[in-house]
Amino acid sequence: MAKPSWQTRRVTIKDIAKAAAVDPSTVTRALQGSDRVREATRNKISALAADMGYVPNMAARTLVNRSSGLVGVVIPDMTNPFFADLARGVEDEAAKHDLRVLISDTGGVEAVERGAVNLFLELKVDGLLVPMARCPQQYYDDLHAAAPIVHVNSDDTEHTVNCDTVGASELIMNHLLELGHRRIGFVRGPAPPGREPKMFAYRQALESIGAPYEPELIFSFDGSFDSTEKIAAQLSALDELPTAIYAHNDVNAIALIHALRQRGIAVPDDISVAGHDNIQMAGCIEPALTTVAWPMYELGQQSVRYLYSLGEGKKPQQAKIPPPRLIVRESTGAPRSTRRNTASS
Amino acid sequence: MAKPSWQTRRVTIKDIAKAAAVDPSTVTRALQGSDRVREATRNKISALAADMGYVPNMAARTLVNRSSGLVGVVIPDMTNPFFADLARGVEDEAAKHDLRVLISDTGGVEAVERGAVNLFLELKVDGLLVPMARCPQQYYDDLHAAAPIVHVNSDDTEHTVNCDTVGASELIMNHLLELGHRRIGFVRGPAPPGREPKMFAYRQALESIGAPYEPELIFSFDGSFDSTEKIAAQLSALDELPTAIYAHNDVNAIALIHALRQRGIAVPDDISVAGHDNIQMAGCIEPALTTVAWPMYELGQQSVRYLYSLGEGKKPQQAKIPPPRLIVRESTGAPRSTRRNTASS
DNA sequence: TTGTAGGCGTTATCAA
DNA sequence: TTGATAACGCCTACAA
Repeated sequence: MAKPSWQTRRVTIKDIAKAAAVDPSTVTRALQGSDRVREATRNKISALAADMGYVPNMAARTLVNRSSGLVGVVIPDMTNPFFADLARGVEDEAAKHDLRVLISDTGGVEAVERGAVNLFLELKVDGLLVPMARCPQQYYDDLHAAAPIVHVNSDDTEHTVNCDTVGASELIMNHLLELGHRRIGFVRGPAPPGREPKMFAYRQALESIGAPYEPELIFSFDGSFDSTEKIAAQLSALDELPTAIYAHNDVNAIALIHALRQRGIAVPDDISVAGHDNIQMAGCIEPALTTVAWPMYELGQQSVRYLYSLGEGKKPQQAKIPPPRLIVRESTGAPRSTRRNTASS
Repeated sequence: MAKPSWQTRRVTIKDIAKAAAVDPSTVTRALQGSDRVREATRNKISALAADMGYVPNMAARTLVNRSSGLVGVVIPDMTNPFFADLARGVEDEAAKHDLRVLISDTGGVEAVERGAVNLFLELKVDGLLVPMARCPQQYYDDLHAAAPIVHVNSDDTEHTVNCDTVGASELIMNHLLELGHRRIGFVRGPAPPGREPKMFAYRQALESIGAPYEPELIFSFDGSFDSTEKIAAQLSALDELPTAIYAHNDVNAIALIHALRQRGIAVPDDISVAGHDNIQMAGCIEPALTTVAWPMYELGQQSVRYLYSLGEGKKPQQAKIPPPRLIVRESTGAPRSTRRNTASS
């Protein structure tokens, strides 16, 4: 057990009361800016509080208020700038509602996610945001009854704020199909079973053109650069390369392009690579990445609104989220065989 | 004032006590796994707690324990993967000490940083980590007396865990100098006045070769892509381009290389660009980025250790941090004029 | 092995 | 305009 305790004499409301020769309850009122306290008293108390370095004790306050004024965000991968956008949206919207935001990073590990959720529940957050949850839905179903949890990007749950996930993937797949690709690889990311909208769209797209589903063209990305490295290795070990790859996200795509280049495979000449998310780096690399823009910031905002109306007892209406947008850049082109017949940007 | 309250009947230790027909204090003991409670009782209580969906109230616990078991991390820019490494180091080390980690993102805005620090103080965190603080040192000096604050990368304070900041910049500058560069640009980042080790090393390096300090070769980066865009514009408006640029960090460098390319300026042919931090993307882009590796993960670990020994009342000894390493890749080369005389990698 | 009592810091509700 | 009081949920002596 940790028992670290800074050798500090914490100043409480009582200390201020003593110094000001008033009752603690008066200090409370003064500090809250209540008008039911003489101005002179209020000023004196504020000055004293500042002088003495008073810091409110949130624990005590939360205990009596039965609310912490906190919103927790469970981030699966801090390493991915994608989630920073979400966080910013959450923060901006939360500020409007006098809520403060706390973040916990799980590294995409299910057990850690559980821990983070638990921590926030113990903190009695007024709202808990879980984008791209790793835990199975069952886990959250049990919690939903008792806690203000809102998911982001989880079509299979009730309390969730979503963008059109399948639509986004269709954008990518159709783009690839239109370029003439027929044999397309797919990189799946970490997700609980049954929650893979990208995979769904991928398979549907293949079906739509009567192309076979080839399991060896399915790869797995766990968020780490190493895992991308592995994918490149698997790819280049294939008898025949697919002509295009739909990567799990931009981070994965960028690393993949690099890993392929190191193996002498050129993008998009030898193989097209499409990403997902449109992080800012995506436009900076060479070749610039074809991807789908995902309104993460807005999703962050909306999930706080959702949370808030939930707290007010209102039935939250499904928020308007801008649709995903296809961003065609340089990492995708026509496949080798049809290359000479098609203009590649 | 926000008053969102999920319509929840929160189960407390008392409820469990009632259900188990024991005293609340027994429940406490049972839940703590104390051996001073009959095993049968303990099991019954644990089962009950799980069934009833009991979630400990941290507020109450913190209040009585006078410690929250929390470590707060104030991140200046979640968008930069660099800080994710720090967070991971913190988390891993914190876990060893039974501490839980909470993160707050400030976007590099001083006022927001103040807010985040305040929030953590109110939460009565056992430790507060502030890497690359934006607030002036004075602000923290006042707090240090009362709160367990540890800085990361702030040479000018007492309670800080540092890498050799100046040394890292010297690595870059010497590399540039050795390549033959004499006219070098510098991108400064957001920092309180007086806390600019990179700038210090930059000027020293110039002095060492008797090169003049040219203010027009100093640019400012605020963390946003837009600001890098502006730098590129300023650069290309110059009568004569410097032959090299020492960018504030890798994010800045990567965006800068892109912005320059769009203006027809090639890296490293027309201008060399060096970064700082060695984020994973740095090796993925084209041209791969020359940079310094910065032991962020270790700094995270060490700052928690520092915090912990501080809490134990020990005088924390300055931790061993691996030195920064120069990573030479492709974004730097000999300057134009000397190009033909020098082998460029 | 279990129960009793008091208090952590703050606030809301009364009463003065 | 201010003071007294009880309560929030939990924990730690101490008593039984």
